[in-house]
Amino acid sequence: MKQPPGNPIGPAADEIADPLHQPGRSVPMATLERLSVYFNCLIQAEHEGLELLSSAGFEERTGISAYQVRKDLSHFGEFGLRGRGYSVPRLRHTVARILCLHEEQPVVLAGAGNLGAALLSFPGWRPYNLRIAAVFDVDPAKVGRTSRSLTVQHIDDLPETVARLEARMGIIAVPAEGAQRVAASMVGAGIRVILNFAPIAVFPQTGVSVRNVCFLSELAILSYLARCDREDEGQRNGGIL
Amino acid sequence: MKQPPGNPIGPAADEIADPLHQPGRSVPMATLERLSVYFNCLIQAEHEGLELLSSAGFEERTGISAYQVRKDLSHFGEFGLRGRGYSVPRLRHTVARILCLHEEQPVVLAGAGNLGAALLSFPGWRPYNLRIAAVFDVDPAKVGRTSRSLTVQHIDDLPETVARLEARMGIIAVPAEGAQRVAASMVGAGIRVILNFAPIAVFPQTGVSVRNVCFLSELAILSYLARCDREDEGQRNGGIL
DNA sequence: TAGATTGTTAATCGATTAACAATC
DNA sequence: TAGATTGTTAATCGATTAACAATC
Repeated sequence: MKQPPGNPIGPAADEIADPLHQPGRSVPMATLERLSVYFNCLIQAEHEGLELLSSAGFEERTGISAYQVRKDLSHFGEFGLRGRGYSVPRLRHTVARILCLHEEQPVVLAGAGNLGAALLSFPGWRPYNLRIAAVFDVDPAKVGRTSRSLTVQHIDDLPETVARLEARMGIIAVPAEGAQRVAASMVGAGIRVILNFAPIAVFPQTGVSVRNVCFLSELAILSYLARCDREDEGQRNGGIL
Repeated sequence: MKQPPGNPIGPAADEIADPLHQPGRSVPMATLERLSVYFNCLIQAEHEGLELLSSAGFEERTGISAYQVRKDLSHFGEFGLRGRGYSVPRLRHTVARILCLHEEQPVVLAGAGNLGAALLSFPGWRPYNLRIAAVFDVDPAKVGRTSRSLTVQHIDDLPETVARLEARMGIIAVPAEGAQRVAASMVGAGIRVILNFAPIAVFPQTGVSVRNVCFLSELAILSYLARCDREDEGQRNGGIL
């Protein structure tokens, strides 16, 4: 394996090399998407009390080939135990660090409608160390209401609150009309990445990443796959994540 | 261009060749995912009253390269007007047919919680011709309640209702614990494709397609991309859709 | 040790980009 | 016609699969 940059002789790193600094090349998005699948899988496995999981074990649980699993992980370092597999708790911890989920991060949420409520009440946030730290809406009927110990603030307060929280992650769960403006406001306030549920693609400034989630697009893809005249093709698991 | 299979001489197809039967090779998933982006874009453009849109225009609006747009569409036929671009209404119609969104399809929804409510109240279903035709839950407190002229049925009624509606598409919006059982029930009842929001990957039988949507995974990816030590890489729009 | 499984290099495959002839 | 833009073929690029030496 390549030496980590700098300090090529120093004390032998028998601990896992700091995975925050991936050596050399930048990581393909496909690898990153699968990494989040592995993380999910590891959370499950840890729940079950599993100590070790081999790349073949990952394949069984995720449908992603053992080759692929090993290749993906090798982007970040060597985490396996040859002849045995991967230590579930340790790899879970390592992947959390790679994904920067090892310490709590505040997330701000724009939109206090049904979707916002669904996100707030979602179980399973815990292992991700992400916490919705503020909720915003324009609707005067919603502003000021409290649920889950969060009071809905007016969207105009977003910049100030984002700055105070030093939040870097935002979720947009407002109707299409408002999305672009909310996005601009978030970016202006220092938000670096946005998860957008509004049914309109949000185009960020450079340096800001956006992922658009559109369930209607997902259904459109599935609609294609459901077409009667397709009894060929063993496409088992069409989707990622 | 390749002749469509059969009838190689017949009346010159000056109408669009039936796009339901893609010629030759099977369509890459990446192409299919982008196709749903084009569809979205066309709906928008039609809304704006745009008559023509060139592949360069698509690039501007979606971030997907003009090359890619033309290549993707060429999987299904020739829909453009050389020297002019694509007719927005006609291409919208054609893509709807490719995706099998040209006639109304019933969708069944398992889970009448916040997420279910968000899906039901989502605006923008119209152009997709998809209609949630039945809602199910296990919670006795929810069963029997009516919203948007749909009465929540007990999940045990799912098989019968799916059969009656001849539904082929299902959405799972129940907690993780229930997901696998609901999926099995859906598949047993004849559902062919499933959109799964439960935070656990559902593994289908052969012939059934599943797409798992997990917003926590999306946030995990974004968390990685937000890492302070990444001011390199001009990854503008990380996500698809 | 023998058996197992990793990490990595090489081979294959497929998708994206580029270029251009066809044609409106 | 000239200008524009498609559809498609060729070139490039990157990702997946395979194979295997390293090693626990």
